[in-house]
Amino acid sequence: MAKIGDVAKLAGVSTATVSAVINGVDTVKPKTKRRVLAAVEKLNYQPNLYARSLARGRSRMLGVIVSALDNRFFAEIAQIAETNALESGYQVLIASTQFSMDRLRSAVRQMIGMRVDGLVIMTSEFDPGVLEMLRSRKVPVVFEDVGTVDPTTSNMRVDYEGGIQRALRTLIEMGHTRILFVQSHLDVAEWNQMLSIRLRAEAFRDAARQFPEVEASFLDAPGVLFEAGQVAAAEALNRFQFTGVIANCDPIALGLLSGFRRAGLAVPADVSIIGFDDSPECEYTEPQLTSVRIPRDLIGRAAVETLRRMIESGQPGCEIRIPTELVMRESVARPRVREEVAAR
Amino acid sequence: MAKIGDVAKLAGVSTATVSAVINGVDTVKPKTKRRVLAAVEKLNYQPNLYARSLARGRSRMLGVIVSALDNRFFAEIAQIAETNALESGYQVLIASTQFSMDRLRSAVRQMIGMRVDGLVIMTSEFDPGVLEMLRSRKVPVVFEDVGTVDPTTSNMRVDYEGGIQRALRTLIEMGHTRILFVQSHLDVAEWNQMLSIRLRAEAFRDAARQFPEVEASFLDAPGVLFEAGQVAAAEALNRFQFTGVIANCDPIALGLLSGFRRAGLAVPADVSIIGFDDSPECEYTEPQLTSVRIPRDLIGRAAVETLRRMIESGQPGCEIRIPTELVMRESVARPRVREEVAAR
DNA sequence: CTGAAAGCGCTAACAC
DNA sequence: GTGTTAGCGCTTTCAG
Repeated sequence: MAKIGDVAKLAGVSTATVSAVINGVDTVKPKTKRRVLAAVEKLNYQPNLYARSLARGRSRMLGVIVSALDNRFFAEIAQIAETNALESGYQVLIASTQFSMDRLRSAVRQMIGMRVDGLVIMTSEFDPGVLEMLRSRKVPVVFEDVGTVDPTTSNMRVDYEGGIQRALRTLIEMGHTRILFVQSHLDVAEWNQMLSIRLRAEAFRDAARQFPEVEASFLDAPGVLFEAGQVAAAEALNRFQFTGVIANCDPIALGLLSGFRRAGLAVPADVSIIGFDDSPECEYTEPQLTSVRIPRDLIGRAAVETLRRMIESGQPGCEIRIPTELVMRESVARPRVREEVAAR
Repeated sequence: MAKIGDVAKLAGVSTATVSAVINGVDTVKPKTKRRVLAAVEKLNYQPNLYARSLARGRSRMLGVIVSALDNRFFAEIAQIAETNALESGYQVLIASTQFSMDRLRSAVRQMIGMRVDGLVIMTSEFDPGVLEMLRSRKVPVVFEDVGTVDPTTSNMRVDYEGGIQRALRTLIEMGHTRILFVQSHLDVAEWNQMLSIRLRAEAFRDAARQFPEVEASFLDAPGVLFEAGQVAAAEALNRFQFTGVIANCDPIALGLLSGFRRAGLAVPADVSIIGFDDSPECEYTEPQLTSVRIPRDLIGRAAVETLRRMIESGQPGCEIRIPTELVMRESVARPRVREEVAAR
């Protein structure tokens, strides 16, 4: 593979000149420049980025780590962050962890090894060791839903409380008095890592307390998938009385929808459903699913903007509040007859 | 940031010894090793990967370029390829192009600059210049649905023909005689690049020719999205007679489903629908959508396996045939009354 | 305006 | 077993 020396020789100049030309330093005589460019073209020269970054001592790269690329939520964030970073003149390194802490750690090591200028870590799982690793090296990082903020660490805090509260209030205002919250139940190890899921559950607890007139119940769904929701639907009908349900995440809500209908209930006539995340599937169902939207585009954008501010202006880490919003669709309505029909 | 020399000094050894230790070369006395490891720990040392790759002359990295990460199809392939490569001991560079040829080119340049050992390029768009760039540098590549195969270029060829044929035959066997194919219509520039979409359309043309008894019609949907399908549904009802329809891709099929129902038709009683891609949404709809499945996992896996064979055993490029399969769900049934009810 | 040369941090012979 | 040292390919002063 051609190297800078080859180009220099062919063009009859020194490597310094070639370097200047390919880096757009404008002190080279047009004629020389043309000769160099011709040589570059001729040899199909492509600079070795390792050598370059090593010499420069900087990478102008941003790292983006997410839990799973085949998950809408993370993928969209990664996508937007990538595009944004590219537009700001940074190259981007994307990695996924598949929810494995080992992979998280090794991805972070990789990124540190590549001397990224900053790092966006949007993962469900979390490892304090990683935080420490980054902090001690003063690598600017933006996390999501991790409590800490320090000079080199920012945190995006999604306003789950607000979203859940709006969902609950909406149901109440429509006349629902018996409301079920379906939480994802994960085994303890996972549970502790999936902060966002826990936050939503807690948010519901808190919100329910503000409305003593409603009868709130909780059901653990076995996981975070569609099937979990279907199973939960049956169980819910057995164990609870309710006309409205809020799900911890959309797949569960979708499963509930399917489960309730199988059980012969009409949605929203017999039971209203609100999901969480506003995934695209919400629009494809019959009825379309009302859901709390987390603005993924905003997250992706805010993440790299914050990072840039930390990198370029030395701004210390900060907390970025990400609002949520209730997207009304068709799965919510007034309960059929108040008090009389409890779902069943 | 600590460098290898610092570690060496602290441990009272030479850099060569430190290098041996961190690279697992087993010629270091256990005691020395421990000292080195302690120093590494103490200084929080993380090797500079640029320096390492530069010195080694190899990167042990694979690049994966897809059109869009926020698209199920590509994301899943990227995800599986990443996991696979990681398991085979390669680091992975993931980039997306957002369907832009400029971004494709610059991603490829980036990867070449990083001296990846091989490259997986799964994009809808394509640029012959990229092929040339890679070929002249002898970088092993696996493309998808690009005609060429040469010593350093492999190609995955998805069996659209088989899938379309099975879909068509299934409808025919059920008694459908008037069948509509809804193609995505893109403007010419894009069109030429979206090979896969064109291949599917051609496959339908060919398949239809094999069954002269069926009356096949074609409709161009304005794009590849849900809305395009909805619009197409209305237009289809105006312009054609049919009881079965095959869509070029799932979003369109989903849109058609929605559009037909709005128009008062029952699916599958009045009209049967078959989509293409078997995206997850197919299961969430009512009725669930029958669709032709492209095995994304197989693609991801086969891509890195092929790449490894090219890299590690110097195997020349080859064509990898990817089968497709019709996933029967609920959106297909016998037409209500043969000949009498044409959708309308 | 261009060239010579000193690194960037690490690896890998090759000595000892 | 361990140390010395010559690169890897590029950038970047500093002279000229």
